[in-house]
Amino acid sequence: MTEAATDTKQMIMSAARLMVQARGFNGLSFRELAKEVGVKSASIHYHFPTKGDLGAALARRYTEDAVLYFDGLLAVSDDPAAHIRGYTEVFRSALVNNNRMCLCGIMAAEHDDLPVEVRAEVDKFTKVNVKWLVKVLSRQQPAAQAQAQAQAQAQAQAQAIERHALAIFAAVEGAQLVARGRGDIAVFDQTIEAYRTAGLLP
Amino acid sequence: MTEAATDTKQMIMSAARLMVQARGFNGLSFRELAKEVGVKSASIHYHFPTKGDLGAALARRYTEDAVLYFDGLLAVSDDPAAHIRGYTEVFRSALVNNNRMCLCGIMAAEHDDLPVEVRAEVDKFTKVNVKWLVKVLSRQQPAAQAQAQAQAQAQAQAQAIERHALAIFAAVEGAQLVARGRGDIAVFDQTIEAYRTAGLLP
DNA sequence: ACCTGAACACCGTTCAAGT
DNA sequence: ACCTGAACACCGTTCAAGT
Repeated sequence: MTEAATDTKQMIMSAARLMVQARGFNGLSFRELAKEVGVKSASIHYHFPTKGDLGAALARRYTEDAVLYFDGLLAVSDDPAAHIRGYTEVFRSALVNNNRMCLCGIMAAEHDDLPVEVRAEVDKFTKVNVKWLVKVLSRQQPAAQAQAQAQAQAQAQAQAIERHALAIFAAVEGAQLVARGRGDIAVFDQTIEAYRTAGLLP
Repeated sequence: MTEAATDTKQMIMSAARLMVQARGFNGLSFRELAKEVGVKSASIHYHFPTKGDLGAALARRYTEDAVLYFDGLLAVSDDPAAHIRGYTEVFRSALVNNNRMCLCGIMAAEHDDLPVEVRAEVDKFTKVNVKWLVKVLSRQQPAAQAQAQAQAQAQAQAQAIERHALAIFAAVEGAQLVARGRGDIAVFDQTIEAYRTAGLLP
């Protein structure tokens, strides 16, 4: 039976994710984590040899879950405004969950102090977000119209969309960071609304 | 002579600020800091009894310097667009300085893991930024026009400006966070430009 | 007034030892 | 296969002792 073992590993990951979302990667303690799970800290190392291994595993799963959710949004609606509402909802729900942050958002702040394998996974999360936002923004532009454009113009358009996508991701992460500091979910909502009013969000 | 003593204290603060901007408050080590300054770690405690005292002192001075710089911008020009260019330049220059972050931006991510006295100073930085941005945005609106408005309308306008200011602060912090992750100053510039294009920045 | 060595309880990590 | 106690070099902090 590998069931109990798998359960322990899952329990470690669940507890660790919450701890990192609250206090950052540097704020995560193996001894404290072990106490929460009900094992000794040396046992954590059996499942995750180093703290970097654990951090990378957390970020990888977090990104996988995000991809599933994001793709689900695209399948359920054709409205870019609805897509973006679903998008910002992920970041909102982290705050609702005891004022926590996006796992990769908080780790991004620790970027230069992160083990390389964790940093690589955090960077992948950014890439996945931007890629999905590009898809959403591209749908706004009728495909036929884009194809009718001259090639140079189409490339300039693609670059503008890429930058717009990155700007949305950055702005939403920033909104979460500031709202978390205020400890007020209304600040997040108002900031997102201000982005919409300005025209940054569709 | 308190000169040598003052020098040591200043050297500690300078070195510590750079370390925190690069690796966060949790990533700051008294022993490493002491080595950099050329004293023993116990000596750091003479000038700053706890790590929280040092962190709070760093954030306080950082905010004071920011206020001086921001007010200088207002004195030198009447153009809100120029004010905002000067504003984003502070965050840009941190990135130029070895891919560092705004001291309070990186500490904001560690918010819930910060000693209370540090957290208080970090929150003050946000307040100072928003207050200044409100001033800049309010200047766009001719004062006479604002006074001519009905009181209820003027209040709604003030609230909209407050939220706009918070949105700008959040977006700029987010731009820095994401650009820092990419290790590319061009990402910061393009994101700020995308904010401007969208109409978030004047 | 300023600095230090030594001790304390913490941390991630390793490893021989247990089941 | 999974867990553990004990040891290691780190960490912030304290304090008696030095100048």
